[in-house]
Amino acid sequence: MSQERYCPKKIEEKWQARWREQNTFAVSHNDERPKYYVLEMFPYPSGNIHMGHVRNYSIGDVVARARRMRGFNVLHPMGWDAFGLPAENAAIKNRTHPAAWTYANIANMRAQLRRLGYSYDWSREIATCRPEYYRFEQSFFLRLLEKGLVYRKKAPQNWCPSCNTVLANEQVIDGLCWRCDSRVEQKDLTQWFLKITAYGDELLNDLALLEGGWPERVIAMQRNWIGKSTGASVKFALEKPVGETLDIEVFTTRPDTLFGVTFMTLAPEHALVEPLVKDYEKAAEVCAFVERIRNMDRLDRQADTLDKEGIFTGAYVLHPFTGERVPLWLGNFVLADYGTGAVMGVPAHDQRDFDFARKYRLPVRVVIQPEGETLTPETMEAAFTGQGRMVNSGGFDGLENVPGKEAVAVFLEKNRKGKAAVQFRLRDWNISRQRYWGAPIPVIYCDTCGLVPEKEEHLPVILPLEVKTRDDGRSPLPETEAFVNCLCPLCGGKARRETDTMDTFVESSWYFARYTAAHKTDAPFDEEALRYWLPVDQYIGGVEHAILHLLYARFFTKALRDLGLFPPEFSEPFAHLLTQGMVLKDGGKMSKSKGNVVDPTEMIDKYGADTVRLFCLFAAPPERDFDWSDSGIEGSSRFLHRIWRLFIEEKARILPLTACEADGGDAVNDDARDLRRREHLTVKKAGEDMERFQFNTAIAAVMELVNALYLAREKLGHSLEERRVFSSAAAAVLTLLSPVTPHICEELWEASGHVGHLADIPWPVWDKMATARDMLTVALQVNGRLRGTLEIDAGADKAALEAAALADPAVRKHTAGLTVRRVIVVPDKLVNIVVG
RNA sequence: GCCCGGGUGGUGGAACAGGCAGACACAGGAGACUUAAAAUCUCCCGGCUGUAAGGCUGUGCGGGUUCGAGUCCCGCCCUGGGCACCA
Repeated sequence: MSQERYCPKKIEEKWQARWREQNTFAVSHNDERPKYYVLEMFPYPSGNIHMGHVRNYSIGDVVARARRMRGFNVLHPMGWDAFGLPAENAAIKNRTHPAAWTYANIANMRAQLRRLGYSYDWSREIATCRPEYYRFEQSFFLRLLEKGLVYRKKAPQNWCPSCNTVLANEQVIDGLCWRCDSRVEQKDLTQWFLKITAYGDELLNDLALLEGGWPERVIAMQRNWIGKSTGASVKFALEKPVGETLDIEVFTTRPDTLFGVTFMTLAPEHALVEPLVKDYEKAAEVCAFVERIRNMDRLDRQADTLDKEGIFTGAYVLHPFTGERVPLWLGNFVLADYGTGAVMGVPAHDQRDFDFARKYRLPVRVVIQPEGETLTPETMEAAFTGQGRMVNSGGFDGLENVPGKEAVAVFLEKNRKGKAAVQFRLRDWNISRQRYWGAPIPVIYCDTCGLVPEKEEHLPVILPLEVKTRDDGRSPLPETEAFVNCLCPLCGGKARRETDTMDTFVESSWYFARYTAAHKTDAPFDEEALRYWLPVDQYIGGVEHAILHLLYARFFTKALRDLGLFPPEFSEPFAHLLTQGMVLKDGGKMSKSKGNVVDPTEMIDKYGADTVRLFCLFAAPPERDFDWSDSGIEGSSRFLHRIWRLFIEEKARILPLTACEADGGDAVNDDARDLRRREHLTVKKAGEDMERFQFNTAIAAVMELVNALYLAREKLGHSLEERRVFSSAAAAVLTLLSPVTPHICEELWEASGHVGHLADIPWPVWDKMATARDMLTVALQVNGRLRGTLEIDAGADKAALEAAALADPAVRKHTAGLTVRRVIVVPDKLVNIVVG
């Protein structure tokens, strides 16, 4: 023993140095052992590790280390999501360069992670801001462009005025920027899009593959976000065609109510509005309405308190089946960017249409009648949206409305008035960012040839580091002549480069695959390595990425597969997902402004990394939020000191045994047998709990074993047999706890006389025989109420249990004078006597 | 409105397949050791009642199923999250 007092700093430095020198956690392809890929979401190098990181990475490390001990070939890499806006903002503030700031932060945070003793294979470290990384991303972009999965389009976009850039739909949370909480505006811009909608169906259907592996709520959130609706598209002919346009198409989920249409509503932004009302005598009024709605704040307009408002356009469309004239209205509730921006109005069977019809005195026509009731338009107080039979619906009368949906869709198609259709809420992913610190989009604009993709062999298009950073946050790229001016790859003439960069979520959409061949230079991946390592077996990160990153990475996996870059059978990147909860302080999120930040490095200085890791895992189950407690971490520290003292004080007794090594020979007395039984039960419980990610109860089980060891050292003698039992149980404590608190466990392992790393010891195997008891405590109930307990031989048969229970004095007190009606015996558990 | 969670002591949380509710900790209380403090050790710790043994009660609320319910079923309440005038 090198020291008598537990001094975390010293031993943590020692073991971190050893793991590093001996490359303990470096991993390579090995067909002799099953592979296991455990990955935590990589951090943005913001400057310092926070407690959320510690929790996330400590969970991952326990999984990685425990799996490694169980014989898996474990890939556990770490890297940096290094592009992004904070670097630019910090650079402006601190008069430095985003690259300098980022690399300095990476160095600092890497050192902080090393101090926590995580079992990363650091040789695979990546940083997404390096050209060696993003060059492949540019290559993907070109290949997706070629495949038509990237396109450029001018459309109203989410613009964050504070970040000076556009945002994808997924990055707008409640109308606010996901990063800075500024109110997002709409701005017409020409942007690059990834066609994630082409994978809408697959992204939705493949969620089924993730069931059991992903938390249900994450699956539900993705399903909601994709938002698939099934129904039909229907064409309503314009009474007076507008130029080439002969009809207006609508999407409906209720084709069975088609005969109940009494009006149609267009979004005020609909392209046909202007030409439609041109000759209408009240055109000015309509235009004023459109103008008013257009100028409304998008958030206000989407609020559910908004009054439904509309105005008649003077125009009519014709019902596809009846030919009836249907008045064409504008409505403030119709969204221009969902469906076709036009909705058929069925007031009898849609609440919103009902309210609208009542307000503007439009007719209500019932076309679905519920069983045992007759709806009349005059007396209805709300729309009827339930099931029933179709009426007033021509040839469909009498049909149940549910099969009616399909019947109408078929009929529509036959008559070329529409067809069965689906609609998604999911929008294509806008990846253009008007910022500097990102991967350049590799396209060129030539005056002669137009838009020209950069040539693959010219990649990477390097983000120039020599730029004049601007104080207003705007990208300096458009003014960086050396970057912008280039030659057209087609004609060789003068041309300009695209100056937008890619959304940083593009980098994080494929990094997990890059780790499998992190240093390959001629290709992004190595096929053999991909096939060996992917998918990620266990992914761990915050639930805030339930939609954002996790949806993009799923999409990217499918897209890369279709580009032939991933094997064809790959469709999902993360087989199992654990979403860990937040670390709170005083019930709220830690933040500088609130002054409630708990700094991990301070905690490591004070208690040591093992204590910090232990507390993060012990405080709560991983998926739940937990409130940081200053006295709680004291308790974790106390526990480690207690283990340390046990090994110091019992040094003379402890032999270099491994867990579960002592046998239960005849020489062993009852106390020793009892300790051995507890040891095996703890190995069982802690092992099972860790596999289920119930680290808190696994640790609690080890705590119980430590308590048992403290008691046992009083009771047990110093015979070789007793020393062996004691040593085996002590070894179990170190082995079971080593994934959680590796440094102290390694140190005490070594101090116990072992040679080699505890990390290389196989996970112990418990023996069922060792857990058996001679005597059991059985609960005694009378009418389901606990009245006593009974010590009885294990394996006593039902009759013996019943007899013993009936004879028990505590039981007799409650059965006296009553008739025993029934006796329920659960062997080894309880006896319940039913009296009455 | 639709879809997911959650509700257990003073606190964090246990109870894995319906079988002794509150493991393991934190906080608190009492004691031991100590000149003293820290550290450590021992004991107590849901509520009501009782000198005690014990009794009654208790897992958001109300019902139900069962010999037996924190756990299963029905109906509510509260709460966190996602989606939402989505046609």
